Amino acid sequence: MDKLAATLMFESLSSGIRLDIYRLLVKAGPDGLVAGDIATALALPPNNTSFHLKTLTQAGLLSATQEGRFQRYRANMRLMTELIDYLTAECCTGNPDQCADLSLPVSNCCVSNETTP
Amino acid sequence: MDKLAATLMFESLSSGIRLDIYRLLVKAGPDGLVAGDIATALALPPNNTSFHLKTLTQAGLLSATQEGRFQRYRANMRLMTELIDYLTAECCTGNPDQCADLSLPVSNCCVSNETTP
DNA sequence: TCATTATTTCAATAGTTCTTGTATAGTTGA
DNA sequence: TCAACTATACAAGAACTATTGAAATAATGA
Repeated sequence: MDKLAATLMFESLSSGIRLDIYRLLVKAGPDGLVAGDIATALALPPNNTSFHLKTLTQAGLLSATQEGRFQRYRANMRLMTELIDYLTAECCTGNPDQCADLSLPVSNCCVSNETTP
Repeated sequence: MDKLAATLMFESLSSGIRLDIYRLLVKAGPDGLVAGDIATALALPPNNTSFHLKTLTQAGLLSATQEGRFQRYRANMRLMTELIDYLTAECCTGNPDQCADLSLPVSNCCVSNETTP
């Protein structure tokens, strides 16, 4: 994870529409969704949906595969974890005690399926 | 964590300069840094530094406290963990097996001080 | 008080992004 | 082959963001 890749990912997620798309695909899991279903689910015009899907894909947050005339998109969860790792790298260097109370809740994913309050 | 807050945070981190500032402050830990030190460390003009610090603070990623004529900034780590939680909420709903191999590396923070490869 | 230092604010400009409409490419099935 | 469907590409205009220089605010110390 380098700085350029990280800024690309953040820029991608800085749009409400793209954030909706990404979270929809995280929720959809490994099966992903085809472009038309995404557009329908979020009530977006197809060309605008395509625009945002392209942005997310170029940032690496989504992967796309062709299925006949459909285009299936999936969230790249692994890249997300790398981004998080990049952000928190060298956290409190030399002073682990000082931020030990953070109790990072991230690993809730796939441990509990309840949404956090 | 609502959508507006999340997009604000992502928008803040989508600039290379602001990403540098944030990571510098994560590394600095609870002591934070004053604005001038941040500008010096990143070789930025003071007014531009102020511009980006304001953006990060408005997004909630930084907190600012006055110290005489200095302004001290600190990273808000807890908000970051909330953002991550928001992103991965309902991950693979109903299919926990399918993404169980993610082995989220986030909790590296404050467990190991080594930078990840 | 007055000069100095630290930081922020404001205005102007250049560059970028988002949305919409239109057109195009590729796939499917009759 | 032809028509219908899925999805993307392109262009134009409005709206937004980043950078810079100049000025303002506020605290410190001689």
